[in-house]
Amino acid sequence: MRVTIKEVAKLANVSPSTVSRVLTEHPKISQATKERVWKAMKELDYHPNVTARKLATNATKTIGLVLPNDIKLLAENPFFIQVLTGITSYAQAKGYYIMLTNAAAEEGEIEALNHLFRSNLIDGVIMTVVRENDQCAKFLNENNHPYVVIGKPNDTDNTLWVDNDNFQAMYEMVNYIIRLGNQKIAFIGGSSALTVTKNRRSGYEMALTNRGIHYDDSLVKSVKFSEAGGYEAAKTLLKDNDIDAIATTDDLIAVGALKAVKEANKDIIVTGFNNTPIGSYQNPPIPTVEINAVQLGHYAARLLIEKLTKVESTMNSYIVDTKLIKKA
Amino acid sequence: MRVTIKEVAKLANVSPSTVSRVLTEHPKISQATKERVWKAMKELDYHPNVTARKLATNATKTIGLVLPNDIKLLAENPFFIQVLTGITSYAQAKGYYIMLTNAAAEEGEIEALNHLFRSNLIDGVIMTVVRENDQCAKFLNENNHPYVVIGKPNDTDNTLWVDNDNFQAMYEMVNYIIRLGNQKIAFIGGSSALTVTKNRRSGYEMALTNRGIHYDDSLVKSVKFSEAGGYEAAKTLLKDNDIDAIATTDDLIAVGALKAVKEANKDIIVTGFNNTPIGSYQNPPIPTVEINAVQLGHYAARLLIEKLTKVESTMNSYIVDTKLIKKA
DNA sequence: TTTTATTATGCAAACGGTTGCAGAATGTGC
DNA sequence: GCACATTCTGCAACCGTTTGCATAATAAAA
Repeated sequence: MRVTIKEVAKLANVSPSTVSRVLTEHPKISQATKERVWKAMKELDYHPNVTARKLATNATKTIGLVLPNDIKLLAENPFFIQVLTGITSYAQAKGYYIMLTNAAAEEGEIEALNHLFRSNLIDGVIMTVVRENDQCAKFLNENNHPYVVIGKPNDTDNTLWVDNDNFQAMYEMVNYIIRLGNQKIAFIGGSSALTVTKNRRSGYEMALTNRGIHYDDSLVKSVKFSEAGGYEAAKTLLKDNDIDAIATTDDLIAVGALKAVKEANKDIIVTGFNNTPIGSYQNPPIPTVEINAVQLGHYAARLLIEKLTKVESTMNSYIVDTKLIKKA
Repeated sequence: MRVTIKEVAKLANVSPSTVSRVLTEHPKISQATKERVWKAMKELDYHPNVTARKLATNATKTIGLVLPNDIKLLAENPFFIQVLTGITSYAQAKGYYIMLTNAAAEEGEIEALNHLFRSNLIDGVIMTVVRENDQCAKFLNENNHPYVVIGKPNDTDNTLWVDNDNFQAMYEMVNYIIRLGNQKIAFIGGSSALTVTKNRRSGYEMALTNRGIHYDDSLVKSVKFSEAGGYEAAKTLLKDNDIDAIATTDDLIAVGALKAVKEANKDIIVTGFNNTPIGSYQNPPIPTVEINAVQLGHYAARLLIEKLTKVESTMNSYIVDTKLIKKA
């Protein structure tokens, strides 16, 4: 049989409401009563029924988490599990719970979100993937559901977000490549619909421009996020151009590109992003960018919880620093 | 304002209890009433308040998931996110929710579990890691909390579990090594406290014995689950013995061992386990075992949900097949 | 038509907390 | 000793469902 607030009340010789007030740290409960109640709670090993509390307060203290449906993406990229760990540990420390969903498709995602909110299962949600013109974000906005996205959205008004400094990271990487004596630098990015790709491409362009190097659109490729994508794009680039280096937006793409470079028997530097295990086993090693995904998760949870608890926070975004890993 | 069962009842001209019964598919509600209620629900876009339902039914329809606290382990191993995906998709399809926790340490884990159960947050839990003599399992047993473990426990009585066929997989792998013409085969496993290591070692031993090869304890090493662990163990093995092959319990360990082999300038076959991305980028390629982690998650969720819904299932475990990946 | 069995619905009490309001208990000033 | 402010606690309603029991409505039997 469950121990309820009533048992505790009886043992401590107070009313249930008093026990509840001790629980919620109501200011005007006398020290003596508090101690009596605490003692009773300990004696009975009382744990409040969170479900009942949720119903009474109309706050679930739960954060929803939507994982992308693409299992390969998830499995090959430590990013998600790191973000997830960051979120969970922060949220837990603040007394929030995490509810997990994975969606079948984008429409499925909206449906899932709608269900979670409308059924009173979550107070807010953290989205791990943003698309250009994201329907989910639109849905959340329209229905006034609190959310945080990981990855800077195009429209930053009224949106809470956290991100790496993608622009800056790629800017530094390309600068590094230039300092090594390279001029004709190609760029292979993932889907150009993703904001993350756009930002990294901008960093690439800015680095070139600032060093007086002409930006050439034909050196910029947008591919499927995979090894094969990198391989094909690099092959094309190598055939038509006499390039010195290839900057990519992910280690996986870089691995593919490096394969093409080796096959072409060229000695061209290829750089990656995200400092993945796969990347670090390449030969020659792939310079890359280390991102702090755990930190991203932390800040995402923090922004959301601050919003939910109406703490006035002037912040509506966090940018997490990256680190250039030169290897070699 | 939330739409509640009362609004629906009013609009459909029935009592709240009838609406509830339509919702829970009570057998004796007339077709006509059902349809009137459905129409009203649709018209008001009604979503039942799951929290209230939880309170009334005393069932949370929620499964807890405890992730190991070691973030490196999590990030380097696609295993966990795959299991997690498998669990989530199955559970979702069955109308169950997933609540995530990560624990600071083993004691922290017990505390976390206790809280989740005692606070009525979850109905059951899936453990992704089993230790020899696991305190968590003990706790769950003693308190009669439903759970499923991933990885075969030593004491299989009264325990629900799913696992790869680790014994069989290693048995086949070692057989494969022998067929390639090797006789003196070493074994490097992770912590010998883990059941998974024990099972794989047994498969190794059985394969040798069945082929009439003497089992030599000095060729069996137990190391920390890491590249460095594999490297050190292989170094020792190579120095003292004239071995033909090394079978390991994980690609990560295999990668380390392979490094030592190359440094020693030997041509010795090294095999891994788990078919990780890292492993597949080695040269020479590492034969490995592909495990179906998503499937493991599926079955884990299934066992737990069957237990929770008291479906009589003669099954109290599932063994998921593995696949030998020979490479080369 | 009346009685009886059957089916469909409503009433009201749970589930275990929270919280506005009222009032008891205590302390302060005269 | 009394009026008054202040601090603390209890009463009871409420959060949105489910469900045992009673009863109304309908059908079947007499």
